[in-house]
Amino acid sequence: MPELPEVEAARRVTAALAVGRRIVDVWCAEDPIVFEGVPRRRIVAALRGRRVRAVRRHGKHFWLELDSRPWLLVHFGMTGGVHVPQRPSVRLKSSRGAPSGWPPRFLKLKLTFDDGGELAIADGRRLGRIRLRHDPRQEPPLTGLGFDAFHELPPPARFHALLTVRGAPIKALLLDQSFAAGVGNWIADEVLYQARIAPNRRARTLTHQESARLRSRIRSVLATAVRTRADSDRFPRSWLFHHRWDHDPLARTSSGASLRWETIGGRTTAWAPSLQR
DNA sequence: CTCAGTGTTCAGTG
DNA sequence: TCACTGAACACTGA
Repeated sequence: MPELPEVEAARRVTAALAVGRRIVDVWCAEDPIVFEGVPRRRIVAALRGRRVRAVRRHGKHFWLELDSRPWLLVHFGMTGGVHVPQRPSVRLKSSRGAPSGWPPRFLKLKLTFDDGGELAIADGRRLGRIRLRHDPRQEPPLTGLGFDAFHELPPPARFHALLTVRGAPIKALLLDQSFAAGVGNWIADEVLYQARIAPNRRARTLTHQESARLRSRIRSVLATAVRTRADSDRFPRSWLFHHRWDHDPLARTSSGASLRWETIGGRTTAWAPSLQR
């Protein structure tokens, strides 16, 4: 379930395992979609023998800073994730119930480090991308991204100004990665629910009060989701999150509001019309 | 068998 | 040209 919190959790797992270590072995799938046509030998050549200096994230992308370039840039798409042997780590909601074996199903890349540690990246539906970049922050696709929704949330006045020059429904704007990088479908719904703003409101109609509320909810939802390592069982029971998945027409939020599902911004949107204006 | 899906891209529209 | 919309992408699993 790779929105910003899941990618941050993956970043931390990767960093704990890899930073300071040397990559001694690489297994790479032959997959022209996920690797965008880059032959496996070039991936292997870029990684084998390198030492990992750091693991960084912006929005839903993360990358390994190596002791020589190019570096490894990863995006999980809808179903990608990192896996480590044995202990369950960052897992996808779509893999609920399925035992995560080792090596994981749909394996795309596996790194072995000089201390014996192993890290796998898998992606069942192949909408993820694994790329080599000389300087990720200075090249596409990162150059097309807006502020990181967790680390770079603009101050209230600036946030309001950014919102109110846009005519799209606020839900669609929140999903736009060139506006705020890292917000995905459930987080957009969650922050709008908590801020009591209807998802179909045009961004430019938001008042200062509403944009301030929205901003603070983006901050708090992301902080909580990151703190729990994106473990949704530990999200507060008051969150819309726990009610949005089964499209039960009788579903009620913790405050008793009934829910509605409709397509806004091209995605299924769950919201509470009686609470969100 | 059908269809939704936590994401991004791109063609088409106004 | 710009902002925005919706289909397409690829595949699994319900």
